[in-house]
Amino acid sequence: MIKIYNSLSKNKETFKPIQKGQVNMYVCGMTVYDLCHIGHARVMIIFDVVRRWFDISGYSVNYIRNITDIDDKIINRSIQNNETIQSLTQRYINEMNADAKVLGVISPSREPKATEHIKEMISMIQRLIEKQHAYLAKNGDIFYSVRSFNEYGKLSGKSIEELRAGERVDIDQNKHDELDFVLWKSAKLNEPSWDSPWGKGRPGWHIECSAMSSHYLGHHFDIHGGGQDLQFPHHENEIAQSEAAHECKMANYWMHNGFVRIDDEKMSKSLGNFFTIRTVLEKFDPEVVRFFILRAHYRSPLNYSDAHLDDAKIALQRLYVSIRGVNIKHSDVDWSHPLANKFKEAMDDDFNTPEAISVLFELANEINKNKSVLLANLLKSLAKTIGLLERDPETFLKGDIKISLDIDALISQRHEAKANKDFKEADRIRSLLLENGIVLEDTSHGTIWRKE
RNA sequence: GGCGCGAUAGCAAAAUGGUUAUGCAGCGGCCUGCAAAGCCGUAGACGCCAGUUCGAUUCUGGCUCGCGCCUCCA
Repeated sequence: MIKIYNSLSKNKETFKPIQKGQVNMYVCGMTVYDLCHIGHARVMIIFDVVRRWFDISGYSVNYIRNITDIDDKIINRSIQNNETIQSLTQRYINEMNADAKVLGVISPSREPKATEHIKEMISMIQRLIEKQHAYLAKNGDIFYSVRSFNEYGKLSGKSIEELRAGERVDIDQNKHDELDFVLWKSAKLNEPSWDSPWGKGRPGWHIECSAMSSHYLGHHFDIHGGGQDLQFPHHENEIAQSEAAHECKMANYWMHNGFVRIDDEKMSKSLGNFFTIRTVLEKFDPEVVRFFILRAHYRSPLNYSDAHLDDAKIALQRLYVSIRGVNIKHSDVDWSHPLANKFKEAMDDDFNTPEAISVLFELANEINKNKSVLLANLLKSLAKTIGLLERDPETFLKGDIKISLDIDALISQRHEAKANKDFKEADRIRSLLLENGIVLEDTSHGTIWRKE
């Protein structure tokens, strides 16, 4: 039994699929006008783990993560770059996929683009107009009438009376009500546009997710996820659109992951305090990044710093060291083992990866004591369920280190020096290697090395 | 101004109404020529004040501090 903290009810609930054995999940993905940062990595990795865990738990998972490829920021960036929107967005989609891949993120079932679903958006907007949840304003924009949906605010816990629209951003005078939000923007000069019953224009931000989720998953589906910053207004507006148009509940469970922070402040594009995945990967192994992210619970804030990544790196090394040299066969998890069960209980409890990872360390400790192949297999197979320890330990521990020294030759020189009791020379060689980032370990089977 | 979240040992981070989280760092051993890795042992914690309870880090209330949302944002 999997339990999920549902943002809608603010409670942990037992997951019950709409269709037996099936999970339909929609996650809000990226707006593709720049490289992804660590906050984006967190979303991708967390929902990757969620989908993996449902998969392992015997569900068939249909996982949709959209791509927003039309919006103000994209238009502005394309003008700034003197680059077509098509070329800009495709470039960043490629970059995003490259980042996802090295981070061990399995591709979603589908990654639909907003621009490929304009038709669905238009028909949904038409429906909202017919049902009098939306109206055509005098400037040609279509707005959603927030007060027409009496459950507005149920996700974010906000009440219409308490919202302070216009406090910091000027209110569009075309709106009938200051809380209304745009569904369709009439075309402006030199902006991309599509034909619609209301003339040329382009969609507002929120409508794409309502249109695409219902197109791929139906009006009513199991899980809708995304970053905490999307809870309001984006997800609240999605609910308003979808539920008003379809007259049924949109999603049963809403999952929101916490922010990545820098010095206790939210990492965000607008604050400019973000690190791109690309930058971080210059210094750290992608699996270290993944491990770092999964070592905190997905709903907690996660402070980013190099020191924390270093810490994660050392911890992950410990796991790899424990299975190094053990003859590992690829095997399925033996769920009858008590530690496997402990791992499962942690994961079933709202995807508690920190607790699950602590079980991996318990296993590592046992393996270090008795070199049990059985337990090494268990460790590796359990870690694999959350996308960790999938590489050969040697590959991870040695890395793609580039030095001009002949490591093996130096090791045998040192071996000879040791045999001659020339410890000064032996230590000189060891220091030389260490200066180059190579750590030696003398084992009963000879000397092995790893990168620092 | 409204709404919400959080405060755990030197750092990071979970669980839990009474019993070892876990990783790093520390201390003492073992191993080693010395290290490294590993093993064993050990110390160290639940922001403050009340209340409920036989017993609270865990539940309730208040306070303090931090963060987030109310605006584009994962």
